[in-house]
Amino acid sequence: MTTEAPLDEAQVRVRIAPSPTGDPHVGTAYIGLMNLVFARQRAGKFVLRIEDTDQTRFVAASEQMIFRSLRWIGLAWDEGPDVGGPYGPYRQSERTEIYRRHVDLLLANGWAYRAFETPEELETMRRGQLAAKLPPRYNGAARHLTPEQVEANLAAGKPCTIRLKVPAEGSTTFRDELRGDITFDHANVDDQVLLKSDGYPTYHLANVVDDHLMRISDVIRAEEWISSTPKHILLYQAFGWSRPRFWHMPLLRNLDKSKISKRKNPVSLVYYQQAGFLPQAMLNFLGLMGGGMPQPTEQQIVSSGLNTKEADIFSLTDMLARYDFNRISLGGPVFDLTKLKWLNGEYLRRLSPEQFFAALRSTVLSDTYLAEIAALIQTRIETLGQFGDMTGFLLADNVLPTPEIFLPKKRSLEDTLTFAADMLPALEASAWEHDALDAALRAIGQEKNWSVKETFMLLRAILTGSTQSPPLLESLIVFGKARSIDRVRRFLAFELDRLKRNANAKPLVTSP
RNA sequence: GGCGUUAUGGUGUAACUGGUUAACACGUCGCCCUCUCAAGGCGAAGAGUUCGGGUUCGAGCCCCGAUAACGCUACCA
Repeated sequence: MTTEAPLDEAQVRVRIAPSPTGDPHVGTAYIGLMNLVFARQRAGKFVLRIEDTDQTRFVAASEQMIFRSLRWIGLAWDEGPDVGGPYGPYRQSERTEIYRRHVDLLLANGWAYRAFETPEELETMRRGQLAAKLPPRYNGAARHLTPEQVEANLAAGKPCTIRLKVPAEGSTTFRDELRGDITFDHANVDDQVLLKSDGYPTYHLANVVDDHLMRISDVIRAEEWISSTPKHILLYQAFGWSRPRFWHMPLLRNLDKSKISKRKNPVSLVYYQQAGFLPQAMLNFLGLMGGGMPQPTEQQIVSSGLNTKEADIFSLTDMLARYDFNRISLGGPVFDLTKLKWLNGEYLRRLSPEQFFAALRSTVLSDTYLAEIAALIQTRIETLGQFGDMTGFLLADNVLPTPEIFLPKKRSLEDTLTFAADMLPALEASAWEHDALDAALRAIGQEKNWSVKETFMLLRAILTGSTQSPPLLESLIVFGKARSIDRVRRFLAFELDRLKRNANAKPLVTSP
């Protein structure tokens, strides 16, 4: 019976495994919170592991930002790259040797094979299948390579990947703790690449190996992973390991119900911090996503003298006491800024005047921020009293230029909005420093045949709400990437919406 | 296209093991307070539980079938 199991077998260990590919994501914070609550409720350990196996998407500063942002909303991990722990290293790029060894094991026992197709060949294969209305899958050709052929390819120095040999027949069933049994036919499971040709593992391999080696008991992750879970189960089997429990949490959504994305929502934790959301409000809001927190009963409300609205207001401590993983509702919750703002307002009002002032001084009016702004305008004002005249856009949240400001008479609204929309990915991709931004903006202007002046003017209008401002690039840098991009996004959303409203209103006006 | 998951007002969630007029919060609207705007107080509208069948005295809760949304379908995670 389970009572005989050694203690550490019973120990709950969970983990989050963010990838340092950009700004820390609200989804990471959400899953992190769930993991933290789960662990703390069961006297378990919460591990942070960095999944930096994709060299092409690696962003150097990202890891530190992840640490800072997660700590900011109040998540504390027991083990991780920065705090150490008995099962390290906790950065996958430092574990490549481990994956190599394990993949050799699979090669030896026939659960994996080498494949020599180039990415281009795979791409044409995929396109062909799609064109023929077939499911795009690897055709398994390399399974039939003879040992001699493999040797010859290797000797010729041909790069190769190592793929999982998914059984041709049968199916894999696993239990999702929130949904029950889920079954996948092997016919629908692809021969997943486990080791890339650059020697790094893919998520699937690294994840399973690390979860096992780090003795993870419960994998609490987002729903998007359900379809790859059979691959993971197969790997556990191939290694002869027992598998953890799986809890797939619902996916956070945009207003239109698609998976939350930066095109439609601010998703960077850095944004929320810089825009002046309080971490406790953020945490509270994430705790609301997907249910799990029992509503206080009528009796509890009466006996504790609470206002009914306080049912939605709770701290991490409350969550540890009351959060119930059996009560999670599986429909993907919309990440609704409106409610988050209401919550944040509630928390703001509960601060003492001193705390409130301190909160201002540590964020939107911090010395460092003000110093950066000051540097921008020293040569541009004549009295200190004019400080606010030129810097309001850096202190305000909602800045929307009127058409007179952002739309020169000779240009159409459509062209302008299209251009602004194209700026978004360009800004997103750019490093947030002068030369990179300058190059990015000039490049996109050239592409569209806009003069540098026109390009900069449009962005200036969007960022500052005015045609005159401190230098654009410096202003962008001071305001920050997350907030600047959000400002462009909001401008677009507003104008597109206005366009739509006008179009709808048109029938009322006599058409030409 | 294939596979998987999900489905309660605009949004987040409730509704004890099927049992009276589907509850709370956000948002919206109105009123009160008020020099304004918020906050606060009071009130209203808004879903018959995606749709169609079935079981049952009785179904949001159980069964069957549709539909839709979402996710995955990469040498990304």
